[in-house]
This record gives sequence, structure tokens and C-alpha cells, in this order.
Amino acid sequence: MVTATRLPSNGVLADQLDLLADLSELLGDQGFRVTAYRRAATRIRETPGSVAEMALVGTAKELQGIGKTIEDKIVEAVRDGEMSALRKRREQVPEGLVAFLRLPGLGPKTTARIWHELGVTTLEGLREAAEAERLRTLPGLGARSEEKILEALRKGADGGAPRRTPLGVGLPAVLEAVETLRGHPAAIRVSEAGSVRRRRESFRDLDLIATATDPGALTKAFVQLPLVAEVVAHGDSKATAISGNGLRFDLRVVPPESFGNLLQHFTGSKEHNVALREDAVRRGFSVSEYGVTTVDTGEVFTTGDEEEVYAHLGYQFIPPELRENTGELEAARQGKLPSLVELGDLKGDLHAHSTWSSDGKATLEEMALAARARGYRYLAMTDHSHYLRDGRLELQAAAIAELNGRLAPFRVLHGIEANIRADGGLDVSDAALEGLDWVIASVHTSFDKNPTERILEAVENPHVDCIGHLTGRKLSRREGADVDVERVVERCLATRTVLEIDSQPDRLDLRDVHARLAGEAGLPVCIDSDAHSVGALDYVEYGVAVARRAWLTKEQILNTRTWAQIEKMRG
DNA sequence: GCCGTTTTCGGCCCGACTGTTTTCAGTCG
Repeated sequence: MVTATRLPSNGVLADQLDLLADLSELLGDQGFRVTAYRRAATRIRETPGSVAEMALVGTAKELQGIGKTIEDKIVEAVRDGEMSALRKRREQVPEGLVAFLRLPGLGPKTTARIWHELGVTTLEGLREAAEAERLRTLPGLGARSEEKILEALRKGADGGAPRRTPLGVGLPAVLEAVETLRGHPAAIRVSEAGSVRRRRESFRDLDLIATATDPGALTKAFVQLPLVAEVVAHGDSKATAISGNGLRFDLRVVPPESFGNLLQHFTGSKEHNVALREDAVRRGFSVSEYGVTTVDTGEVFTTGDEEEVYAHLGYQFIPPELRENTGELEAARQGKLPSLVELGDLKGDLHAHSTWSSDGKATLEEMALAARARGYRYLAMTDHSHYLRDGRLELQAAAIAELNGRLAPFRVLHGIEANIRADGGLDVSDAALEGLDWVIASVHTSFDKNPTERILEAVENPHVDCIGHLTGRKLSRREGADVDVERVVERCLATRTVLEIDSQPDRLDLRDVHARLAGEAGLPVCIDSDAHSVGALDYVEYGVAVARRAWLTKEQILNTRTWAQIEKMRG
């Protein structure tokens, strides 16, 4: 039996297919085959379980975009480390050429011509050819093209392409901008769009879309927002601005009669829109940002309401969070979309810290009062185990009991966040854990040291109720541990242990695809703030976004229940 | 190379922009 850890990861498989696509394109392969490789790569990246494992048992081809041929290629990659088609094409294409494709404006056609007709195969050679004005000898390339290539080379490959920023950095700013613009007298409708509307965990820029009685007045108000530090472009219907903290905002003002079509288009994702349009073509429609055309009659349907775009095409309304072409179109066609969990469904929070942890900013009482003010019925105080030794755990228990005496019926649960040590053991004794209401076990160190085995050991501990921030990732700072999520979910189900979506903006861990995997397996998930201060209780907004992107309903979220219901579930 | 509420063959999203061109190919999102 081959163990899962030896198989190529989904990322490795996807990278191979993307490279295969690049090389095939440079060799002039048929475009649709190239598209198929890229689609398969995207699909594999977004699949939570091991696609290599699926290919070995012949179920990878059940994934949308993967057929028999690509499944065979994946099996080859498992067996030989690399797909044979990839090896073959590597031999035919000079290694340096793929880097050309990363330069803005240079695509496969132009690159192939530079290669074949000028014999240029490295970035350095490309720079020399541009400086010697040899590129302009090719038909279709001129002086301006040489300039652009030189400029791109100076910036370096991918130069100037903004890096992805975590959702938590941009969402408050974009929502504030939306609110402010909505209050402007010229505004009719204003919405965020793009990946931030889908609540993707990170973004490149922040899109806003609006209708107005006076578009010029609204774009002017936009570039004068207090958060704007630099105006990149400013016209009547479009403006781009950079905020003080470097975020890029794009506003488009569009005609009211097609606001719905445009909002749908600019919300994306690209993959969702492409699939939607392909499906529409099969049904005799042509969809663009300007309207839905019935091909037979030429009749164009435009609408101010996005819901009507979906209705016109025969779909249930698809919440933005689901628009990633991962099954939402089929489900919406059949009217089987899940009713997604909402912020207001949460009845409590099962992961929070107080001043009993040295990094906590608020007292137990301050945290409890803030939770109660949010409308919660309970709050689990789960301070770090490290600070609760030498009798302090008992002292904290007494403090919580006293608090509960005053705050009832609100309930402060006495919990702990125990550390999963490098050897897999917990840093708290079973005896100490036994008296607690809620035990979270989390990995905080040695992320690369057998993370799956250590987590599984914690899962098997009968006192552990929840595994905290499963992979330990920090967005844009640290990759998460390479945890075998399927195995963890399987053992969690068997031991009635739950997984949390840690809502800290730089964690969001479980991430969306992992949370979806858990949900599909039937494992309850909790949405926790992991708050270290009163204000951080609000972070659950991000956790709810992750849960929605994971297709999770209220029923699948543990803390949409009362504490009594949770205790009953745990048996 | 994938896929099917017209199809197992013959299709495969749509439009804007750019640079080079007198009508378009390539690239991008």
C-alpha cells in the first residue's frame, strides 16, 4: 500500500499540467487541448483530497475537467515522478522560454516566433535582441513592442504584478468605501465586486461597481475618499486609486439598466463566468457583461438586478461565495444550492483568550460581556495551557464560576487551548483536561514535524473536543503544515472531535476547500474568533465567509447550536 | 483534451485593448 505522503501533492500535479500547457502552447498545439490542461490544473488545485490517490483508484476522471487521458497522465506522474508528455515536450522546448510567457504582452504566439525566427531562448538573449532592434524585424512587432519588453525585463518577470493581500486587510476598507459612496447624493446603487465580493481569502485589487444619476460626481467623490492616497486614473465612468496602505481600488460606474449584468460579470470568478457562458451557449443564449442575448431572436435581456440574470438563464440565485465553478452551476440548475450559514446564526464562540494568556488584551469579564452584547449565549474561554499551570487552572475555574453566577443565563465555558507538542503529546495532563467544558488542541510549533500523526494523536485523546487552526498557516507569511486532511476528518468523525474554522484574518484555517471536505464528510465544524481582545470577536465575519465558500449550512456549524444542544450531541 | 436537456462528434465565452496595421492577430481578464 502506497502511503498518501509519498504521492505527489495536488500542487505538484497542477504545476506539471500548467507547465505542460505552456510547453504545448509554445509548440503550437491545438488551443483547446492547452485549455484543457489548464482547466485540469485549476480543478486539481481546488480539490481538497489527494487527486493522485483518486487517479490510482480511477475516480479522478469524475472531477469536472479531468478525463481518462489526464487521469492516465496523473498515474504516470505518481509512478515516474513526471508525466511522459511533459518529459517529451521539455526535450523539445528550450528551458528559458517559459519565462517569456510571464512577461506582460508576450504570449505563446509571439514567443514561439522569437524562438523560431530569431533563435532567442533566454531572457538575456531577449533583452539583447530588443536593444539591437532585431525584434522589429518580425512582422507584427515594432519599436513600441521592443520598448514594452525592455520595460518588463527591467521590472523583472512578474514585475509590477501586485501581490495578493489577505481579505482581512481589504474587506473593511472596501465596505467602508461602499457605505460612503452609497450615501452620496449622485449614487443609485453601489456594490463591491470581484474576489472581495466572493470573500476569497486574498485579493489583488478591490473592485467597486455603481450606478449614478451623475457618474462624474460619483467618481469624483470616490477619488476624494479619505482612504485614497494616490489617484492612478480618473474619468467620468471609471477611476483607480491607491489607499495609504497600498491597496488598489477600482470603481466603475455603469448604466442602471444593465447594473445586474455588469455586477454578475465583474464579480466572477473567471472560471464561473466561462462555465456559465458555455452552458448558456448550449441553451441558445449568449452572455456578456452587457446582457443576455437569445441567439435565435437577437433579443437582448438587460437588468438592474443580478438575481434576474441567473433567473433568466434558469438558475437559482448563486451566492457570490460559491461562484468558483466547483459544482454551483449544476446545483443551481436543479435548485439544490445549500442555504448557507449566516453571521446571525452563531449562538456562541468556542475559542477566545483573556489576560490569563499573556497575549490576551481583555479580562474574562470584559470578554464575556462583549460576547453577551453580540447576542451570544455562551463563550468558551480557552486560554493557552502554558499560562494555566501551577494551580492557575483551578484559580481560573473559580473566577469563571463566580462570573457565571453573575452573568447567568449567559454562560462562560471553562476551556483551554492545549499545545500539541513535537512528540504528539499534549502539554496538559488528562486529569486536568477532564474537568474542563471545552478542550482545543493546536499545533503551534514544529509544523514540519509529522503534523498529521501528531494531530491524529490529539484527535484520539478522549478529552480533546476540537482541533484548533488545523494547518497553522499564516496568510502571506507561512505556509500551513502539510496535513492529510482526509485522514484527520475520518478520525474526527470516529471520535466525535470537531475542526474549527479559525477566523483570525491571517489564519482562516480551515481554509475553504478543507472546510468543504469536512462538511461533505459529515463532520461538524465550529466557527471561532480565536479573539485575544474584545474587538477581535468580530473576526467571525471572516470565518463565516470561509464557511459559506465551503458550502456549509447552519446545521453543519456546531456553534449555531445552544450549549445544551452541543452537550447532547457529544453524548 | 473534455463533454453532452440538440451531440459519443463537433463543438469549445465574450469583449476590450494594443500595436500593428488598412481589417486583424495576439493578449488579457
